[in-house]
Amino acid sequence: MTNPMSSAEIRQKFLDYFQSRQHTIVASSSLIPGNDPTLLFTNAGMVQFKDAFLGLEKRAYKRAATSQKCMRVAGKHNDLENVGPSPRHHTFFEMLGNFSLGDYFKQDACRFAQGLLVEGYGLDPDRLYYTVHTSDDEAFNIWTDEIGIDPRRVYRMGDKTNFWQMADVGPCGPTSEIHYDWGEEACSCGQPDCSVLLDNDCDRWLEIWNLVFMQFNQDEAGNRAPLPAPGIDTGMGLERIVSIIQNKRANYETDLFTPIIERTRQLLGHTAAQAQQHQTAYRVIADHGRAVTFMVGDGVMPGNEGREYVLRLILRRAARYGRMAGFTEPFLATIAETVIEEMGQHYTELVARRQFILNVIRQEEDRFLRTFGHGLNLLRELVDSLKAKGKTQISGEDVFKLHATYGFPFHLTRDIAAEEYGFTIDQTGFQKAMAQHSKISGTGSFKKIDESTLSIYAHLLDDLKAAGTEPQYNPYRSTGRRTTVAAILQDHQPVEAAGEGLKIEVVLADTPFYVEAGGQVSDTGFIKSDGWEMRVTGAAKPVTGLIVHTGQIVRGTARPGDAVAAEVDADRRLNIMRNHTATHLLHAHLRRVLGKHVAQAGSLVAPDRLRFDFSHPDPVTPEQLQDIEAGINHDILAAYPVSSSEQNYKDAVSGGAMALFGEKYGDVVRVIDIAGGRVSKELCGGTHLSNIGQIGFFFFTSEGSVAAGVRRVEAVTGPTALRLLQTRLGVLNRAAATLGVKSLEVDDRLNALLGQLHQQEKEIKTLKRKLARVGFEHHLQNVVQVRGVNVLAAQVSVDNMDLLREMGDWFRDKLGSGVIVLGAVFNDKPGLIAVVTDDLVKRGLHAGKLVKSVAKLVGGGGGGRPTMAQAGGKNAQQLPEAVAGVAKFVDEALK
RNA sequence: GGGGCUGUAGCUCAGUUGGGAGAGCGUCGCGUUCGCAAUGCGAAGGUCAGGGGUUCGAGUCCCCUCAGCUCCA
Repeated sequence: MTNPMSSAEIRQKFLDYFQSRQHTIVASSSLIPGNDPTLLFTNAGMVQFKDAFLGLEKRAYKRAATSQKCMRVAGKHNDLENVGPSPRHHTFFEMLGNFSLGDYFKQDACRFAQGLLVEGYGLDPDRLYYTVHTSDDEAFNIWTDEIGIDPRRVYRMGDKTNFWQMADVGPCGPTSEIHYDWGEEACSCGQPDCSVLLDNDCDRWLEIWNLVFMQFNQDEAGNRAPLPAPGIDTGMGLERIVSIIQNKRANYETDLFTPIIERTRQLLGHTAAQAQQHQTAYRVIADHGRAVTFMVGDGVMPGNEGREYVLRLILRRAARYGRMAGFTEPFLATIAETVIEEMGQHYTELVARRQFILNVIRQEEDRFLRTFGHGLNLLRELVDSLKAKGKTQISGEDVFKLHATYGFPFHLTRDIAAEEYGFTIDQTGFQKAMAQHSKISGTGSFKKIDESTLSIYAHLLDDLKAAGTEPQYNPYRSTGRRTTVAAILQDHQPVEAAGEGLKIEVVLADTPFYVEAGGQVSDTGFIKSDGWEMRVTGAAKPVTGLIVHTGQIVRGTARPGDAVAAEVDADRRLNIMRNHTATHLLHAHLRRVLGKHVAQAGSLVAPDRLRFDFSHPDPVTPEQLQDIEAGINHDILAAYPVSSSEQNYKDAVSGGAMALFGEKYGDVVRVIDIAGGRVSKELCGGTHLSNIGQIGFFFFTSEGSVAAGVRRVEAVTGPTALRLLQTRLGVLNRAAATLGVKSLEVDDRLNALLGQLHQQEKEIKTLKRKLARVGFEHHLQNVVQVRGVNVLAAQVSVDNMDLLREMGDWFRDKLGSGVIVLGAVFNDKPGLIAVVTDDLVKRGLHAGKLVKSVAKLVGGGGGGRPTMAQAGGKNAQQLPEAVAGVAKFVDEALK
């Protein structure tokens, strides 16, 4: 028997098969969906074609095939807790798919699938079963009559399994699935009539390929109309087809996972039998290791919300299982290394980002180990206090608190409590607390964009296209344009006229306004016609291909069809361009000074400032910032030219242009280079200067952190930088004049003055203490006897509470036994302290009670310990009277 | 989006009905030593995250803001 194909060969064969059938091989898109804010992760091959299927985006081909990176974490089909125990559940997986964008339909889709499975991969046709939708006679006939499948192997099934729709509104259609039969011995359901038709998750049947026939368009009312150009969307899980071809019942036994599992075993020094004992942990590590490597590779950073939280959750789950299997040191970066070695050949971004990926994973695992150590301490303290009460069970609330507040997972608490302390935990109490927490915090939800509003814009675009007036977008050519009004909307509804004062949205046939993208903010300006004028305060792109200008009519009445002049605020735009080109320079110099691991993680380009987030593990030192700033200004002085060109994406990237994380690029991209590419070369859709000399100046205004491993710098350029410089020089010059030194000597002079001030403060303190000492000697004569007790009550002149307390100490030391009450006035308010020596406390005296009684006389209150107390009040004039009353209070207390 | 926790010296953290801002490590100085390690003595270093309130008095109690951690969506 020959060796079965490797997973890499199986993936390649799929792509080759469709390439030879006129499909364009398209690279996998990022795990972060570029065009769908409702989606946390790319979860199917069709995600990157969604706009094309909706007719919002034009592609250069009608047939495509991909091997797509996918993540499924939360959802009805996939609970994270299943991953590991289950042989087939994954978070990260690869989806093979072929797509027809209005080209071939059911017939070819079925033929291609059958051909690849049987002839290409050599599967036994007798093990294949098929499903079609109950209503889909066409598909049924294709399988049986045209392809020759025994009709008994083709099942008709309902909407639940064989009808697909993207959303309540939009393309939808019947599907057809191909299932694989592992054979009777694999049956787990035990039903005598076991078959695909039962749809009961029996282990005997494995769904391998889902063919979606995009046939209808469903409207708001639920009516389905045939699509003018039906399409095909198919998906076959790579992990599943590999498991069949390599004849492994668990995906983890295929060569997609065995290198990772083997590496884990080596790191742990386990025998095969030991590894088998910890099978679940091994599988969790293998699955999650892949997931975190790819997620970080696509620019996701660990955090505490959204997809960033998912990354943290998965990474920590892997670290947790790793500890259970025996790891005591961080290990996930090593696992990631193996993943990169195994998958890097096809997914080259992993290799390109290798160091970054390993750094981020190592940091996050370290962070987890810290949290973990903290949790261990808390657990130990908890157990100690429970032991003292003679208990041997930890309450559900406490377990939950460890989980929800300190991130110490339930399973760890349970295992460690049992193994190390012999404690049990109240599991039902925990689950109750957990359910309560979900209920309380689940009231918030992800913001969802309004699908129905979006469809209005989509329809508007369709109408404009149908009328042959597809809006043009070219913000690069100039900042003014003679054009016409294509549509006017008010409250997202098209209108035929809009009068003065109204806030509206305007669509133009052609626009010079830049729409916010890549961090660069939208332009502002005016739209002017003979009879009316609109102030444009923003621009947006609600759907691909449609740009709306938002603002207010300041004069006249606007109507669709009017001839207008669109004018961008050119000064503002120029400043934006300064900041954008400067951002590219900044990126290049950050990489020069800090290293090649620096990658853009976010950016804001506004008229008055620029903000740049990038991956870097440590704070940027002042020296490094100075180096970067100097390099940038040096380049600006060299006045290098900037040029832009449109290129094919692949050519641009292979030519050395930097592409960014998570950005969705079309096939044709703009490349911005500075100094002919010697300084910088980046893919960018923004607007740029023609020469970097126009930037003028570049100065950092701040450096800081936004998330673990991500730094943020802010900077200014051009006129803003000039103003900043002038303001600061002004302050410096005034300070120098005040100090009477040259501006370069200001810091030395200030240090000297501060030193002097410090010296003098100490001296004053010493002198005040000496003065108080004189007062102390004087007041020693005023000690009186009350029922045989030394009592001293006096008003002294000190100006703070500390000295007053110190005087109290002196008296106590001197008298050995006695009661001291001292009062003083500072800040126009009376302050009091009372001291009672230990032996007199036993006789019933209490400094707190005493001082409280005295303080009442000055309109205040007080308290403290039995031996030492203090008080304050409002009426300084009454202080002598209050002090005089002390002897009486002591007398009463001693009765 | 919501719940819980945390924010005190450069770092790790104590701080008890509200009444002297602390420890350990680190830094600096002096001593023992040929030098290092080690060690003894001493010193510097704090807007107690920020703002407001209650109080005679707030690190401590209440409210708001910011930041970090954590869980749920």
